This record gives sequence, structure tokens and C-alpha cells, in this order.
Amino acid sequence: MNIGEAAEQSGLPAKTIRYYEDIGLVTADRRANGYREYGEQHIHKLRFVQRARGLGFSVEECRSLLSLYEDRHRASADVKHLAEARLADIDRKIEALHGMRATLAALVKSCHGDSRPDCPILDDLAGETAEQG
Amino acid sequence: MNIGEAAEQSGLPAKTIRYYEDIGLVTADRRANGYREYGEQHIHKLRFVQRARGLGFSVEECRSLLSLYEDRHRASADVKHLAEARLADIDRKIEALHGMRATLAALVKSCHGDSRPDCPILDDLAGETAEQG
DNA sequence: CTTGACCTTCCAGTCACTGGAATCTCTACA
DNA sequence: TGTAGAGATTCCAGTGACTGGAAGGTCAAG
Repeated sequence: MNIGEAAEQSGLPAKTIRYYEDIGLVTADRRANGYREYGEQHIHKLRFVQRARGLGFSVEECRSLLSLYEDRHRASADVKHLAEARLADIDRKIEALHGMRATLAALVKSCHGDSRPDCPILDDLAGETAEQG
Repeated sequence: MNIGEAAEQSGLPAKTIRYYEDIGLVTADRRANGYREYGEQHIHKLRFVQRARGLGFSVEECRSLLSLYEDRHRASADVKHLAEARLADIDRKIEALHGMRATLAALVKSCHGDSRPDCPILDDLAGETAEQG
């Protein structure tokens, strides 16, 4: 199939699929006319990457996962380590976002939000009240 | 003061301060020798930006916040709208991360993580089990 | 034979910096 | 006075993961 259908099947934009080929992540075959030709195994890999990216794995982590996936002799522990590192990343991000959220929510709550010019949010950002966060 | 001390005072790397000047966010004065000269009001703005960036505002949002901060006639409602939009962003991100976390945690849990080659994480990414997430 | 959809490559832009090279200025010390 | 070293300057390039757009080639339908 052509790249357009591969895009539909994999849920990735054609641009992104070409980009993945550029960086050597998933490489298509070529037809006589120069068009890329995708088969089931290509779609499989593209969907794999699409899903892993959706779970927050970086493109380089996707590359590792793909090669682990292709290596029939790899240990599941290798994969588990990658997944656990991602899990820790996610936990750190969630925590950081909760911190931001708390600070911002407090600021929003303290702001009367009308046409008056005094604004606790700006005052806080400017450090004109007690430092926090 | 020079950019080095401004960096210390504001908590931003000198490189970043130059970058902010490049994009017209916070512009220093210049001395006869070409060195940037920072005063209290510059440090104030730099810290403002540093804090706002730490709360997840984009550089362009920081620009808006700064100009609102400088506008003695602005309404606090304007600022509140920006902050509320950020809050909604943060909530969306937290939710997305929780989704990722749940899926990944389930995968990690189901993986025996030893030297055997079969790995539920890869199987799931490859779509070989029931689709989820 | 033309139209229009789809494909190709390549270049540039995004965001928010960051690293590094080449060069200039200032301060301290022998 | 010379020099060493810290710190300043500009400019260019790279990061990650795409995305947009231009210029042109290919294909199927009418």
C-alpha cells in the first residue's frame, strides 16, 4: 500500500511516517516509481511506535523497544526496565504538575477577576507577596 | 550589574537572559563597552518571567503577563483568564499522564521481568493482546 | 489530454533554549 | 608593561519531534 493508506492504518500522519524513515526508525520498501510500499509488518511497526509514543516513550526509546521486539532472544527484564523508567518519569511529571496546579489555583482563587487593576496573580509573580512554590 | 550577576539574582542562566533579550522579552541597557547593564527593575522582570515559566506559562504568555503587569490600567480579569487557561492545560496534562501511568503500570505488573523472552509489554505495544488505552 | 489526487524531495520553521567558537574587555598581579 | 584568567560580546548550529510549504513527478478517471 502507499503512504497515504499506511497513514490511515497506523494512525500517523504521512509526514511523520516519512520522518520516521528519515531517522531510520521504520523503513519502507520502494516501488519502481519511487513510491514507498508498505506491507503488514510495516503497519505493525508503525502502530507499535504510535502506541509507544502515545505512552510517552521518546523516539529513541521506541527505537530500543522496536529492536527488543525484533530480538527473539531478548530478556523481558530489559523491556521492564525501560517501562519502569518511563513510569518514574511520569510520576515526577505528575507531581510537578500538581505543584503548579496548587499554586495557580490559589492565585486564581485570590484574584477578584473584574475590571479593577490590582491583581494578586501579577503581584505574586512579581514577588510582591510572600514567596511560594 | 553585569549579566553574570543578573543571572545569579534572577535564577536564570546568562544564555537564557540573552535569549530573552533577542526575542524582545526583557531588554537590558548597554554600557559604553557594549556590556549589558541590569538594574533592579530588570531583575524584577527576569524573576517574574522565571517564576511564570516555572508555573508552565509559555514565553508568549509571559510576554502577555509582563505587558499586563506594566499596564496600570489593565483589568485583573485579563490575567485571571490567562491563569485559568493554564490551569485547564495543567488539568488536561495531569489527566493524560494518569491514563499513561495506569496503562504502563498494568504492563509493568504483568511482566515477569526475568530472562525469558516473552514479554507482555512488547506484546501489548504490538497489539497482540486486547487493545487498551 | 487534462484534471486532480497523491506521491517525491528538500528546505525552513516550531519552542525554548543550549553549546561552542572566535573575539573583546576588565581586573589583578609580577 | 605584560600577561593570565574571568567574564563579556556576537553568531551559528543543534536539540526533539515533528509540521508546513514549494516544486515537481505519477497515476487513474473522464
